[in-house]
Amino acid sequence: MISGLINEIVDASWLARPSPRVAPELIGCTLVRQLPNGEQIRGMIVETEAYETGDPACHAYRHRTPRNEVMFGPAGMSYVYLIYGIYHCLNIVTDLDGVASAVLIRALQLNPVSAAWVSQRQPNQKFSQKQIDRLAAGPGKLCRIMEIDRSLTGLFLHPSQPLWLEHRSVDLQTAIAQETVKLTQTTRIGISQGTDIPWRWYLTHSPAVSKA
DNA sequence: ATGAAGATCGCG
DNA sequence: GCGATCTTCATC
Repeated sequence: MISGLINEIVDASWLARPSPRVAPELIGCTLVRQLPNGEQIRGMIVETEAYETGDPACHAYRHRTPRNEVMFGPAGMSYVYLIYGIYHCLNIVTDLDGVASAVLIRALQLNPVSAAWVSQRQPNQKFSQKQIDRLAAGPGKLCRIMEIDRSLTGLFLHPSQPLWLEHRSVDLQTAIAQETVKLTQTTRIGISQGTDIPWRWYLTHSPAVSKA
């Protein structure tokens, strides 16, 4: 079937579950960024972390604030914040409306066409395959590559928007189900509280993961 | 008002 | 290991 060749769009209802359930299932999905000039940058998600209400590392642990407001809203929205005054980080809001939770997108394996396009933006610079693999290996790096900043927070992830998600290919879904391809589950990184909660997942052996 | 810390990254 | 760089939030 023709339709079988095209990955399905991730919709809000699929994301309306607890973030620790959604986070591992987002591994292998594709994040698509449509730039204002129409250019698309596509990357497969290879690393995620879940954050939830009741979790001391979650931005919404204490109160509802202007920054974390969108995390309390319905699933399927973006939550983008600035960290260390320099980098942006992208989250996907999950769970029911009123429940603060989200999945941090920590690393992408760029699609080859996108990787070529991104590396050609820096003229006079030659990239090894290893460098290409690591172009989006980190939450701050992937936002820089995809030109994601706080102006993109609170938007509904959908192909009519500058950002959306597509499900795993059938082949990858099969490989993960049969454990030909595996996921690693471990503790989250870069935080000082909730360090023992194992809510980080990544594609085992992927060269594009931020930290193996 | 003021200050401390932060879901990072690249350099040495 | 450290610094860059600036927003956010808690406290004064």
